[in-house]
Amino acid sequence: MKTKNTPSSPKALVARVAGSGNAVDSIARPLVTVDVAIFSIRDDVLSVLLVQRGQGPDEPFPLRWALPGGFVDVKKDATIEDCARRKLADKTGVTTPYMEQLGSWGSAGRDPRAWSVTNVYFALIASDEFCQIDERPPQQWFPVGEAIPRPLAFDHDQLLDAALRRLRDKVEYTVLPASLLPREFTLPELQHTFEIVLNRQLDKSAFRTRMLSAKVIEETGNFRIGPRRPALLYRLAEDATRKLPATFRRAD
Amino acid sequence: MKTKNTPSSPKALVARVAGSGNAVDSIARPLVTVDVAIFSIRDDVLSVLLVQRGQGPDEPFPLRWALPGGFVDVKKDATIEDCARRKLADKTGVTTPYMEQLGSWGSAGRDPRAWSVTNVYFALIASDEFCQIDERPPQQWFPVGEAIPRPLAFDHDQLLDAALRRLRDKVEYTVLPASLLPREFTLPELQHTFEIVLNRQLDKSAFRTRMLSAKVIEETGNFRIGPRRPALLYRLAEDATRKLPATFRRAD
DNA sequence: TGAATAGTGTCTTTCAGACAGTATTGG
DNA sequence: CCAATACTGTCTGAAAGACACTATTCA
Repeated sequence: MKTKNTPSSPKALVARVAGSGNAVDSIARPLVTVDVAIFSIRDDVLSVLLVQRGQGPDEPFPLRWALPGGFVDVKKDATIEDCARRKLADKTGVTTPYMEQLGSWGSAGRDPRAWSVTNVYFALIASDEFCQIDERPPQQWFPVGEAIPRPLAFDHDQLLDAALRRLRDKVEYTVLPASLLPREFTLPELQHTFEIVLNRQLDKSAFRTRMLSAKVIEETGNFRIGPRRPALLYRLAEDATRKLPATFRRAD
Repeated sequence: MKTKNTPSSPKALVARVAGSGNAVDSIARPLVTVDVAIFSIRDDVLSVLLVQRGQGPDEPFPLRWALPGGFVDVKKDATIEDCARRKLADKTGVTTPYMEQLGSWGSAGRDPRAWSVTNVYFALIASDEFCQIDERPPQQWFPVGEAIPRPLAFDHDQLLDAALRRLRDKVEYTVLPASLLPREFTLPELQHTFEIVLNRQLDKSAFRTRMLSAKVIEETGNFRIGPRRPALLYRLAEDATRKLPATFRRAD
């Protein structure tokens, strides 16, 4: 585990001085970062928030677009999840969205500056909240699909693809898309959100039965008043992470 | 993103000297490790491989049991997955088991020595291969459940629980348990493995239909010869990661 | 009252589970 | 033939999808 440098070699010596003198200080440490794939629905299209990188002298991937993220700050952040929430709040001002970890990617080559590991999170924010989000450069929403300005910086093409796969997977057996809506929503709105993410039409009756029997949402008692018949408003239930009773029946 | 240390502060200065002088070198880096939750079936019980920690002067959690793992070696390892495979091969000699990433855990407090991030992998190895695995101390298989010598070192209780949850989740909709068997196996053997992991009996007929219609396994044409009627041998199909057509029907 | 959207009832199809049946081996 | 295990056929009940139906609002 320890490097082969003897204590008298310059590198090991310096590394020792830098820390408290324990064995762990003689080990070369990778860079540790966090990146966040933030999705929302914008103009009825699933979109992701990207940030354009600067073009300083030491800047890798100048002017390329990337998922928002940055180095873990061992002074500020208690956990990597805190770090992800900090990045998210910095970019969007939203502090309590749906967020889960996607995984970590680490290799010698993914960052030209050094061996680095990134811890990737996946966030959904309500479409009524992104309106308040600054979109002035270098930050911008991109509809997923052809519009993504690939190639992204680092290995972010790969990270974004993994995030999309996770979202589309989980739509099949969870109420995840509800987190793309305001806290209160109608069943037709929820169905519409599912249809956008799944990219196919769903049957109204089957959808309602499925959602209500799973008890993942509950009535608020309020109504959405519109130009036509008002619709009951629902919110996510306590245990909204519960799996739905079955997947949407697959086509043959 | 950069630390608040001025270039003249001792710590920043030393850190600069240690590296190439780029901006990234002035950032305090967390420790980066990899841990692997290795499962196998031993005497018809799902078991996990644990390693007992030493008791040197700087050793955290002396004599506690832990998931096998260790520091990423930026010289040896091209990726964190390579690192996990290296740890796995070191411990078991098995080089091509089922392996997937579970996620990463990072916080200020999880390692008393420093802010650290661990990248956790999840491995299944065939029960005919673990026989060849050294079990002399400090390495030992433990049946999951009461027999686990908790509390484990670091936050490994939490990591192990997450690994078990992942396994039990995926049993519901993938052929994962086939990776706990030799490369060729019979359908009754596969069913038995599912039953061990799920901890409940399954119906033979439904199980067979489910596995065969999903095309996740294929006949080898060979038979397992035993004391009674021979059974057809199967192997995992090319696309064995495909989801099964439905979950086992849940109880009411 | 009509248009539009919200929500329900009912029939059909599909498929997992129960369980009894048949098949194939060694002794 | 018997015991034991491998494998199959048939029925049933549960639930998803199709789709027509009713309900409630505004104009």
